Amino acid sequence: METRNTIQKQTILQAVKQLANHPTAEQVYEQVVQRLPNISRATVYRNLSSMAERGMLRRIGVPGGADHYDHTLEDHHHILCSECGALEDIWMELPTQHLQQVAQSQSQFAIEGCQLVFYGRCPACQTKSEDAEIPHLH
Amino acid sequence: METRNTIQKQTILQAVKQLANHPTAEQVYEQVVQRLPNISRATVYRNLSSMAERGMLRRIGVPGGADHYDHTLEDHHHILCSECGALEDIWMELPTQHLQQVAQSQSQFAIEGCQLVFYGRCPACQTKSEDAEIPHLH
DNA sequence: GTGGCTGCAAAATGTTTGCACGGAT
DNA sequence: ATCCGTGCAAACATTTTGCAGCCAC
Repeated sequence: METRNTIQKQTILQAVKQLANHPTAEQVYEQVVQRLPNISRATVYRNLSSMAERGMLRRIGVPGGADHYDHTLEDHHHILCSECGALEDIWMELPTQHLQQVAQSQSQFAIEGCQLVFYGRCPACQTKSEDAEIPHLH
Repeated sequence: METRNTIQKQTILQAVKQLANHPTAEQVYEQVVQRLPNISRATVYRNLSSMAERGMLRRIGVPGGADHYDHTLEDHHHILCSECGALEDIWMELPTQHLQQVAQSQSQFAIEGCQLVFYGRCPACQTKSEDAEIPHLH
C-alpha cells in the first residue's frame, strides 16, 4: 500500500493545520479549492479519511453533523456547541485505564479506547439568545 | 403545545421499550410497521425526536451511523462496536460535576453536560476476525 | 369543527463509490 | 510503463420538510 505524494494531499494536510480549529471536510475543501480550483470534494474526503487512518490527523465524529478533523494528535477532549456545532479543545487528565477496566468488567467488548465529550452553548450562541430574549408582558 | 395521543405514538414508544436494546429509527420502523402497515418512516422519525426532546426516551447519536434510542432514562454510558456499530450499556459513576468544572475553567461555553463513550469490538466481531485470521507462511 | 398529526414524496445533508483518465513513481 | 490517485457524477444512508387530508380532541 504505497502512498503517492500528490499536490492535493500536501495542500489538504496544510489546510487542516492552517485552519487549526477542527475544520469539517467542507471547510477544508473551501480552503483548498482556492489553491487548486479543480480539486473535487471526493478527493478531500478520501484524503482526510486516509490521513485519519494513518494517524496523521484525528477525526472527530459528530452525531447529526459533519465530521471534524483535528491536527492536534495529543490525547485531549472536546466540547461541542449544542446549537451551532462549534468545537473546541478541552485538556484534562482522565483515569482512562481505570475507566476502561470498569467498562471491561461489564461487557464482553475488546475495549480500544474512550472519549469524553462535553456539550454546551458557545459564547456566540449565548449572545444570540440573549438578544432574542424579549421581556414578558403580563 | 398540546400532545395528541395517537396510535402511532403509543406503538412507537412501546416498540422502543420492547426492543429494549438501543434500536435505530429504522429498527423501530420495522417493528412498528408490522402492527401499523401504513405507518410512514417520517412519523417514526418525528415521534422519536419529539419523545427524546420531552425526555421520554434518550437519543444516542452515533457519528457516521444512525442514531439509536434508549428507553433507559437513568444516567449511564455506552460502548460502541467500532466495526458493526452495536451498542451496549456501561454503568459507572463519574465525577461529572468535577469534570464539568475543569472543562468550564477552560472554555467560555455554558456547559450543559458530558458524555463518555467507549469504543471496542463486540464479541461477534471478535469472533468474525478470528475466523479470518490465516496463518502466515514465511 | 379545528388544527395537530399523518403519509407521501421530494429535498437536504454528508459521505462513498464506479469509472475513465492523467500523473507520480 | 505501471497503477495509484484524481475528477466527475451518481449512488448512498439518514433525516427533514412541504403539503393535502385525516382524526383526536
